[in-house]
Amino acid sequence: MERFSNTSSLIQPSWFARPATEVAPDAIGCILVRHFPDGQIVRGMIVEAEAYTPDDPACHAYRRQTERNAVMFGPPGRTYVYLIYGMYYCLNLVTDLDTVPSAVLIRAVQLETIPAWIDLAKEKFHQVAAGPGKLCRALQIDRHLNGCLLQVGEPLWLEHRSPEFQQQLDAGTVSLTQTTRIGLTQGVDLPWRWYLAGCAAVSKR
DNA sequence: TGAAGGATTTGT
DNA sequence: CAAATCCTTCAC
Repeated sequence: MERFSNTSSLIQPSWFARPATEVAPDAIGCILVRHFPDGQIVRGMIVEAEAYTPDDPACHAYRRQTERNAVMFGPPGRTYVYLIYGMYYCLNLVTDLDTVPSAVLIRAVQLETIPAWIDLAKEKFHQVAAGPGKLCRALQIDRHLNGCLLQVGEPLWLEHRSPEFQQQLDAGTVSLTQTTRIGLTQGVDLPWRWYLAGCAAVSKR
């Protein structure tokens, strides 16, 4: 375990036990860690996220519990991964208390290193994980990772913002922008999307 | 059991 | 702006 992450930087399940609208902005700047079976690790900073809550018509759990959204109804600190448009996966972090179905959609990350399977000739490096479908493709996240515990040694976990990033936020050197969410047909006016202002790795549209 | 449509991305 | 592509949900 020690070789993956020091204990102070790992984000614990209790950190997710808040409304998604609180977790989403706090997730910006945190590090998403992808851990592969062969031991390889790919890290990226979260630069864009959206919140989905129980009384939100755009939330997959808005109507009722189903086989697909079941993990959202469980305890916080797990992944919710689903297939969209038959060809892309989206990664969510399950938030809020047990039985309160809500999640944070990770829309973009800025990779620290580019995995070997990415063809950089086809795309600028900062765009590789700019978009919810693209980041899952880049980090090889699919339905097998649905319901995973976000814990060291598992396929995915999160680490807190670096002290340097937090200082930049506090000093106003960097800032977050809050806007409406993207690609929805319901709940279009809720301003529950946050991203790192001026970041080239944020998704388009 | 079938049809409609989606928290996307890409190319025309 | 439409295609790609398939799973989930809801209606019958």
